[in-house]
Amino acid sequence: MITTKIANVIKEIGKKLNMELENINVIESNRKDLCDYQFDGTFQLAKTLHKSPLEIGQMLVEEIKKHPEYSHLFQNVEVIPPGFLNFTLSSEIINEILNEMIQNDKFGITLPKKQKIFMDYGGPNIAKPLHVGHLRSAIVGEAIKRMLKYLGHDVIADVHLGDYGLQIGEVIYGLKEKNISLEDITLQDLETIYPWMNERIKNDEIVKEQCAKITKDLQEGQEEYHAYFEKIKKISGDDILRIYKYLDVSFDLWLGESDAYPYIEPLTKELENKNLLTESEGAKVVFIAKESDKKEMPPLVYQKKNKAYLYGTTDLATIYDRIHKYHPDTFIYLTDYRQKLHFESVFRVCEKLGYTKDASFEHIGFGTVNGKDGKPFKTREGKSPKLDSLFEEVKETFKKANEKNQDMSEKDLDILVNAIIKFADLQNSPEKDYIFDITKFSNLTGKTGPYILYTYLRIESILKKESNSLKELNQEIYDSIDRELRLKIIELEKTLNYAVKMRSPAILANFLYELCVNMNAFYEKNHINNLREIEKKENWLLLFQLANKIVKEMLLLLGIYLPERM
RNA sequence: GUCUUGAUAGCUCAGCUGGAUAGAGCGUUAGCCUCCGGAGCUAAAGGUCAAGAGUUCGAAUCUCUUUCAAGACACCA
Repeated sequence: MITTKIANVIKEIGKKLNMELENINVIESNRKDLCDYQFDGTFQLAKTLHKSPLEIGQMLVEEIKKHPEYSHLFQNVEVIPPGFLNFTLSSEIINEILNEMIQNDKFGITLPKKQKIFMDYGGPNIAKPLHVGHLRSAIVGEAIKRMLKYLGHDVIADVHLGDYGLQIGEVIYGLKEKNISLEDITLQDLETIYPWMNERIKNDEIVKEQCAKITKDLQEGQEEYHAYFEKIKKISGDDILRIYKYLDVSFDLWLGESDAYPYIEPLTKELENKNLLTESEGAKVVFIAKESDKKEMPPLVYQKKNKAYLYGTTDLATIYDRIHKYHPDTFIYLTDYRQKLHFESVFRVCEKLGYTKDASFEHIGFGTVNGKDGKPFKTREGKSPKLDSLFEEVKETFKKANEKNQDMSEKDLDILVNAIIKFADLQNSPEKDYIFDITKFSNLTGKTGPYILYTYLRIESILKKESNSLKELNQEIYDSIDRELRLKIIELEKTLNYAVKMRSPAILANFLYELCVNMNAFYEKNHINNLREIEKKENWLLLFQLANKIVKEMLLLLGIYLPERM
């Protein structure tokens, strides 16, 4: 990376001048009119060296200019009061980096040490159909998975269906009360029964107890309930699968809470052997409070008074299974942030079990998708928009936006719908709530999916008109827009690494948008196809080939594909 | 009550591992089609970064206090 290269030069100089430079942080300039990269360490050094930052900067610059690599790396290095060190890159080094990106797989990005990562996202509840609230976990999770895989990690994704908790007991109770026989259950029934039952058990303790009993009996293998459970899982699962397929969200494991059941027994033994299970108020719990805690930390309830198990139990049993079967280095969970405390509890039990010695556990909590009033959609009121209608509406909006869109193939339209929804979603920080507004997804201009796709297609159409045999860029940069584009491209590695580190596809999405802005500005000002200067033309074509390849591969990481035409 | 998040342009949001002049999109205003696809491009207007204090050479970013909002707090998930 170029920042590392600059940092290394500074480090060498620092040693030579006996300056104590630790953690040299070279950053992208925030004054692009002055330089490309900057180093602000002179301010920290001022104290220990008893010199002004400006003086220190001058000393550094003087030595940097003597460095054997100087003219190779830089066009200019200067210090500007009160002591900023400003670096302007040479065309030579910029093109050297670009050539490496052109010639190497994955743009020559240095891959990190390979990790085995277990990802748990999606997490749909089989008692109810998917709605807009489920969009984020699927989209963000899928993008994180793809980014991790791109960097060479071994990722195992599990959908982890919510399929064995009280909600199933509720639905079975409701189905039986309404005399809906096993064969006749429809998706429609599930859609209405869950919200209805949920509302009932709030006010009716007796019904709630009966639902809990059904849940417990189901967990213990009662045959009739199990048949219901299988049927519900099939109906709901098919629908979930259909939606995920549309969004191109996929999982290596299609398991759920119920699949963790066989591991509860060995896990219980392990907990008992380590003296971690305690009887409390009739339930079996694991105490997890620490002396250092500032807040109250309730114990994790492992088994209810009525002997039924809870989601903490199944989560732990799932971890037990994964640890023994796959030995992952990292566990990543994506859920609603309201489950933060739950996962903290689960991870604390893991710590007590000694699991955290070999694996790290991360919980990424994302915000709620709210209605226009800023309040979460309530599933039990059945009011949250269904994903199907969202897809349909976005598609209609897009078709209406332009006459030629009506001739687009169904496949391309679906690609567009995906691009619009995903890009709109990925722009927001995952951990914040956001207001769901269909008009947000109707916007097709500006910072949107279609803008990115449009840019790509326009560049493609320029590239298609020419044949280019050039394999390597020369050392020239032809104008300022050209230079900006090249500088943006070389930021890819840093950006992707940062996005993965922060588990934030939004960072990548934003980079992609900025790259497209640069590309747009470029082809608006510089025409390529009718260019007479052959060398310039070939270099620009090669540059655009690289840029478009980046757009294509990075879009893929976000789960966005490219249409034939639009 | 305790704890956790959050508050940035009219709207929706970036920026938060401290740096120079606060960034987009939408909306508003003014330009740009003899030339590779105008879902585009070039500009302008729009900000006491909730308020106050502190740390620092330097704070939207770190710390504390206050206000407002959302959320969690053992047998739901």
